[in-house]
Amino acid sequence: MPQPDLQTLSPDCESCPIRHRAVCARCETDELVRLEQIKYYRSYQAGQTVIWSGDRMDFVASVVTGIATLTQTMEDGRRQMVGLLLPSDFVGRPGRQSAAYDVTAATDLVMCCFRKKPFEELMIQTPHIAQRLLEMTLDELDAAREWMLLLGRKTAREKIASLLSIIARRDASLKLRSATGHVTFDLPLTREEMADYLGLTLETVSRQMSALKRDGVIGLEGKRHIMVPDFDKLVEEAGDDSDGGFLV
Amino acid sequence: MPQPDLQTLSPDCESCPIRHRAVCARCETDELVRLEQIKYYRSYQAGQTVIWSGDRMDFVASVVTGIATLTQTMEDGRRQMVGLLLPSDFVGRPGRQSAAYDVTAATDLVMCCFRKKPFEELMIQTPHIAQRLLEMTLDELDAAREWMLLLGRKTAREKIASLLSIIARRDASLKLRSATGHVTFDLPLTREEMADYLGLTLETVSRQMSALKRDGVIGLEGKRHIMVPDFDKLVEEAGDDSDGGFLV
DNA sequence: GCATTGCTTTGACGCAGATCAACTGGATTA
DNA sequence: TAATCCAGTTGATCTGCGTCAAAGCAATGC
Repeated sequence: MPQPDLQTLSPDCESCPIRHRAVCARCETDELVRLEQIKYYRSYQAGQTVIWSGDRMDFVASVVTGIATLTQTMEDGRRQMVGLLLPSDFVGRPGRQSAAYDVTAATDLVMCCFRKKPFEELMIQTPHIAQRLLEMTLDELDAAREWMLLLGRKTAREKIASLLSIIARRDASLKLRSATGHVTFDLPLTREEMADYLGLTLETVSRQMSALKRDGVIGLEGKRHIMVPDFDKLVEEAGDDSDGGFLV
Repeated sequence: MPQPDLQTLSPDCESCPIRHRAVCARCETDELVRLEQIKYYRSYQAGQTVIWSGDRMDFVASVVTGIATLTQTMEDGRRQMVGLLLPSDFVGRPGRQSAAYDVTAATDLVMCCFRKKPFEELMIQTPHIAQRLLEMTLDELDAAREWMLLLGRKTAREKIASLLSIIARRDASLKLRSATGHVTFDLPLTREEMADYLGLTLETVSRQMSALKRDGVIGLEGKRHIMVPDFDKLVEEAGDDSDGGFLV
């Protein structure tokens, strides 16, 4: 079982890839030093469970690389993803002792963890951390509400198109368009995970993916690699209030 | 057009009904004085729009009495409620200049408003406000995620039962059970608003309400007054992981 | 090479909830 | 006393998505 290589990650916050987007974004150098004292890295393989809902959770963490999911499960097994955690996103709630959701590594994952107690103390002393956490939480709340519109009112096709454009948009801010101007990316989720995200069954996801391909909205290469010839077309299929994004 | 009587509300924070649950909950007396300087009350009648999505919003506010809703609308008119604001809940986002959602008074409504600029300045100087706001935002995020499970995975009947138990539970923390031990409350929402909340049509809401009545899970007196003979039964119908609540 | 395993696709069919439409009952107005 | 209005109810019908079932396909192991 190969583990993501922790050695390639410098323990030095200043050179951390999420230095300017995570909870620590606003910290001054001296504040970073204190964070550095209570932090440690953990890595997980794709598919591994980071924590189970209800379990004791004595750390909070930032996603450094990879993608994690937050899911809720009903007694009879119905599952709904309630959060998709990308690099720099924060996991855990200060002041709460047990996890409220299942956290799972969707891809290989590295997290920067802080022991909860010291983190909470540090948060009281360092407004920069609390300020940034508030900002991030408000962003997450906005995302959750957009997602509610998707779950409550969009058709299966719109749901798929929405998910694809969200992932494409995010990737675009990291990677870039191909030379041809096409948007291109890899799906980090299985069909089942997509279904859990979208409140659908995996069969419906598969059918709608095929339909979007048939209609030329997307191209598929293998199961996971997506090409988008006309991004505006995809956004239109998503049924969103046009504009929406900041894809340059 | 009768307006809720602003005069009955003392401008004195210390005697405010939401003093210990709103953003100001943790404030010391001297901090309250500063808040008092930038606050003003506004009232709205049931049905009135507080603010439209996209509009400039130069205040933030707490709900003092009544209920407000947050809704998102798609171009073709599909609507989804994304937030239900009860007394002490906070509206608006510091650092954002335009409203992200339509805010509507579901009942007659009184809000305690703060001009945004001074509030933001005060927030920087008074960690107690930011701390409380973070806590409240995290609670809202949890509520949004529970709602996502409802929207994505629950049946119409479960959705209705969930909504009723949420309202009953909240009312129970304010009012109390009737002498007979039955839970009793008034619906603050129309069938259409319930539908917007639950991602259903109003016809389906109506049918499921009738079904729950027929099956003895709830009693209806008029359209809005609900009696719950067996609260556990209602919770069971909601499909929630049993426990869930703190109804004493 | 062949079997196994995990993920995905596709087909046939059924049903929960949407849609369209008629109607009820209480409140308000004339 | 009726006329209008509005929220809600109920019925008939339609349909998008779920369910159940069978294959396809790439990766892995023997």
